[in-house]
Amino acid sequence: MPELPEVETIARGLAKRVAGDVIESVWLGSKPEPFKSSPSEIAATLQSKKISDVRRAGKHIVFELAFPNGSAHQAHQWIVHLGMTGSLLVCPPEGEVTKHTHAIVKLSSGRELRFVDPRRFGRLSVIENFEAPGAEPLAIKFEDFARLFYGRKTPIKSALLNQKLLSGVGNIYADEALFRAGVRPRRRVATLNRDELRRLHGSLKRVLREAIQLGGSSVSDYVDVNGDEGFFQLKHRVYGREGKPCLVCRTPIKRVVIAGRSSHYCPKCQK
DNA sequence: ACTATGTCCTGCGAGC
DNA sequence: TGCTCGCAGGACATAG
Repeated sequence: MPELPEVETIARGLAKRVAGDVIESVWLGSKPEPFKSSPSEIAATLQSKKISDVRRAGKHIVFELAFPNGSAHQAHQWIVHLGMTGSLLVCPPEGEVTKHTHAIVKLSSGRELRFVDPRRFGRLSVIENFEAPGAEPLAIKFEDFARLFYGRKTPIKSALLNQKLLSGVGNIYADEALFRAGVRPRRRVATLNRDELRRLHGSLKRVLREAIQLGGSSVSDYVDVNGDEGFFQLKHRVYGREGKPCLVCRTPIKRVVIAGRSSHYCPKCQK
């Protein structure tokens, strides 16, 4: 499931491969539409625009669009959210169009950008000035991080997943950051002391940076723009390891459900 | 203003 | 072997 490191990997791959390219035509398929903006608005906005840059904002991929005639002002952004199983692939046009392909963007270089999403939780939209709702986890300073959680009663796991607080953290990296910080996922936010918050702030950044370096975690269907898998799943210490021995103390890893999400932790290492 | 829970969607794997 | 069933979860709606 694409979270911040996977989306970052995809955005970097796209920036490398399609930045500077011009959109020649747009095909949008599917009956119940996985689109936040109307298909006609998306197609009209993308048509004949140059992709000047591709970047990540939270879990969103942001395509910066420009007028190919060199007009200085920005001409909207194309926003792609991959949901759980969405992928953006750069394909040669003769490549077979697989099941669950919901959008095909033809580029003037001859390549195609395809949005494929079996579970259809992904969303496409166009907007003028996109801003992710929450703070950027890799940039946030400790004092701002601590302030996000001030006075909240919800479990820390839920707070980490709340995109209005932090933009980009999902189930895997929330569990991994909490393990590295030695904090149990069920702990109520307001009960975390300053030292615990400091450890969490640091471990979250470290785990996200390390995952980006390894190209993200390939569990479920995640692949990058070239169809390659990431390697951070090999570094998971708790996620998906229920019943297996903790890599630090050998205690079996526990799994509980918090906010409808499976949450993994070591009952000895995490307090 | 928060917090908690249900819903969407499809593929896959466990279990019989 | 072949079937059914339940689970996976990001974001949003709705209820409390």
